[in-house]
Amino acid sequence: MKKKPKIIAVVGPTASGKSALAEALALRLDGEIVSCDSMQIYRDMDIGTAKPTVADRARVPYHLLDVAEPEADFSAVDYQVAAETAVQEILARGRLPIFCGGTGLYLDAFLRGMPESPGGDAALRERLAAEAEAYGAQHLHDRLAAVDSDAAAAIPAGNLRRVIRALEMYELTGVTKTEWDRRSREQPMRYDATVIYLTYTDRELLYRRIEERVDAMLAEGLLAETEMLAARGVFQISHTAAAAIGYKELLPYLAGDCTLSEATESLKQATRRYAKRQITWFSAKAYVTPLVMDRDGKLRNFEEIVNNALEIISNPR
RNA sequence: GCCUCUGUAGCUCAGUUGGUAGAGCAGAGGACUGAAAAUCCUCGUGUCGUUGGUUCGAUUCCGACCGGAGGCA
Repeated sequence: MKKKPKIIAVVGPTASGKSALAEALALRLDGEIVSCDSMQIYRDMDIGTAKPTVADRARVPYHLLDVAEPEADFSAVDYQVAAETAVQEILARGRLPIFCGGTGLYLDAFLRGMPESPGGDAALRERLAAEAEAYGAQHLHDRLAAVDSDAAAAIPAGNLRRVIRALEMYELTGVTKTEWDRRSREQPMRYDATVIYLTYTDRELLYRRIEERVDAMLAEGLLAETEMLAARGVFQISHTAAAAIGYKELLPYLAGDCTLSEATESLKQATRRYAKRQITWFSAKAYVTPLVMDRDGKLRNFEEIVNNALEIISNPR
């Protein structure tokens, strides 16, 4: 049996320090960085997504930044396909792919692959949403229960989006979501991945870093970036880019409906909540190796963290 | 100074015709397989301002006091 190619991934909540660590690892291990971030995918969304700068990209090659226009929609499978290509190119150069980002679903999609299940069908989704609107979310959930009781049991009726997705999969293929998931789970992992998960023992410290980052983004011109994207109509056209934290919270201020400090506070709050969801996601993953970033309420020495990461890489579990 | 209203969960407030109380927001925990920075689920004991009185029993009624808001010559 052929040996699986080795890859590294650095994951964790926003503002946990992924980028700096990934860069340090890339420099020491002759690596190239593959962004694993659902929003850095988009061109012209730079400040709000904390995208690596031109200077960053001059030090280490980056992939999967700026690969879509903000007006376009992008999905986990689009990511999987693009990441696969990037990784093959990096491996062909004899270098090490280092994933870096906080979009857990995208990393899962890449590691696992989900090639055959049906793609999203906008018209069908709209039809199903209209049905829920007319007859209630429970009605749609009942319909799902009739064809795929396992999925219905796992998805609350209130989670319309996932109820719709499950129905969509069945209506498009005649095969239930439960069955699609089972097939997907059977796929062998295609890579020998070491996934380093950055954690904080002191949640307050992470939250403080988040707040500092938000303030820095505003100082760098986040408002102007938001105005530019709004003028392009991005927030009306796109489903995915419009969901980015950082822009939608500033729109009420730009419309004159709240003060800048209120908008800033809601932006910080949204980011904290997002970080918590990322923590929940990664904490539940069996494939991660945690790396603690702080001690006594302070960030640990960076060299020490890099050395820990190198140890994890050379002695994978 | 007098009168009226008001003081209940971190915040904004309901409520108990007297049997020690519950929503929204905030916060916390969790789920997640083609929108994921999305979407969703679960979690509410707090000297009911303080202190006397009435009562079997008071956060609820009465008095005083202390905050807060408004009004009056």
